[in-house]
Amino acid sequence: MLPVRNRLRTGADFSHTVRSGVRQGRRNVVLYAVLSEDAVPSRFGFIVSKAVGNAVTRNLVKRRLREASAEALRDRPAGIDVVVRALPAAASADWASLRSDYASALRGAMRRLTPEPGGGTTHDGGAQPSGGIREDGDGSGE
RNA sequence: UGGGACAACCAGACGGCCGCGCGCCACGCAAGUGGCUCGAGGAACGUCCGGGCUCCGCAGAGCAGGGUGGUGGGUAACGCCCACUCGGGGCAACCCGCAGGACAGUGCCACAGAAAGCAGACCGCCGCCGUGACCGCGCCGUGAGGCAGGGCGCGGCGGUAAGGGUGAAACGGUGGUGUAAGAGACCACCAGCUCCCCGGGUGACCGGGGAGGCUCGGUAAACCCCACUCGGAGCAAGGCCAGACAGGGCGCGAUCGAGGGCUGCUCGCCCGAGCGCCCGGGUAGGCCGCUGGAGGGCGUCGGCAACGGCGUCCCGAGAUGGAUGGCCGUCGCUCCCGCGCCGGCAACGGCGGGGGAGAACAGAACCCGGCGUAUCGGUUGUCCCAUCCC
RNA sequence: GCCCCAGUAGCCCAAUCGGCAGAGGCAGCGGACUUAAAAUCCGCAAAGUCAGGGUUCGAGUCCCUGCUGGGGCA
Repeated sequence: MLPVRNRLRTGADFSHTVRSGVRQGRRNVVLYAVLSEDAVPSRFGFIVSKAVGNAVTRNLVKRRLREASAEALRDRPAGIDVVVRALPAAASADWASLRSDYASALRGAMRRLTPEPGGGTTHDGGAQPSGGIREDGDGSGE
């Protein structure tokens, strides 16, 4: 359901995606995504900690996330790296809600990675951390 | 019919769409594409034991240390399993037991109690002596009184352990003889110990008979003693390939030997020119080991059994951010709530059909054999007890 | 994979060689002092020792099994 070439394999790939990627949180999952080369196949990785449950439920959660990633792979066969962290609520979630959480988190991440569909401004380095908040911390006088 | 005991087995079935991993085949220069086979468990779990395998120079002796603990067998081995013995529980089927030694030694037994372990004696009981007051039915005396006697109190000496609130446990139990009072001092029965003989059993032990002294506390999951047994580390073992980097300081050393191999100590044997600490720097890849084995099914023979021999058939996982799945449909199982029909006075039972809910514990990571623990339920077999009918 | 340690009041922690079943501190409650509070002083309550089983007359302590948490090495 997810071939080996579409999986994140090394710790370096994981830490790069989690640290420099955009983040989208939902009830069941937290999704990190980063743009990669257009020619390289898209890759997915999962983080399911012991807080989710025992080995059986962790495996079930990982399989469902892989299935959802396989659906996402049809839309984007190349160009992104995604890491999905499962939250403890994912252990008791059913398949429909887990899939909708995954899909909406991925849509939100893709909106932030591709700035304007018609804008045409192609500044590189997607996923700049949002520096705008730091700007206006100075004016509050009162 | 109801209740119970034990053993073995299963862990929903079938189908559809889309997928994943190892291997094989075909095509392709290659990336890859297509097809086929196989693809989690009874506990895969916990890691409480035992082995295989690999390395440490195949590992020696003593001490220390650890483990086991009825007997016999099974096994590669075990702390596991089977059978038997003993003890305990149950009417029974059956179940439970870390089941050697307390005359090898040491320690402990709080509180209570006279006394907690080897015998002794606080109270008590009994005898004798002394003494104090009292009684005075005997004798002497006219009488006062004296003598003998009696019980009581006190003191001393001695006998005894039958009785004594206690306590988990009190120096055999019951009855009798006996005695100044008592006591296995003696007698009968019973419980228990040691020794001997006979019979059965490989053995633990069992059955029968006799003798002795008359009785000896518990605790070894307290130290300990006895018997048997144990080298260390673990697939991140171990090996190969590729790749990266940058050294410096201090200390001890080179047959006067640092440091190692053997968990600890001593001896012994061996390797031996580097080793230890600190600061700084680099790596986190691939391949082998890696799945065919104390393997499983069936049959037969030996054995009470665990198990073993032989024959025949079969191949049933090998991931590495970690495959073995996601979704749907039908049928079956369990429970609950209505409906209809039949039997019955009724409780209720049977059949048909509808709706809803549930389906556990849990995921291989070098591989096996056990143990322990978790688990919604279901199937089959054997046996025991009670009741009813023939 | 291998090994070790711990679990006692709400919290932190004592308890000799097994012996009346459990000390202390912080926090809590009540009282005193104060106009009131803080500090101080006095008093009270709060546990049955992680769970189950065993040895023993008797277990927080000894033994076995399990649970939870923490740590170390490769």
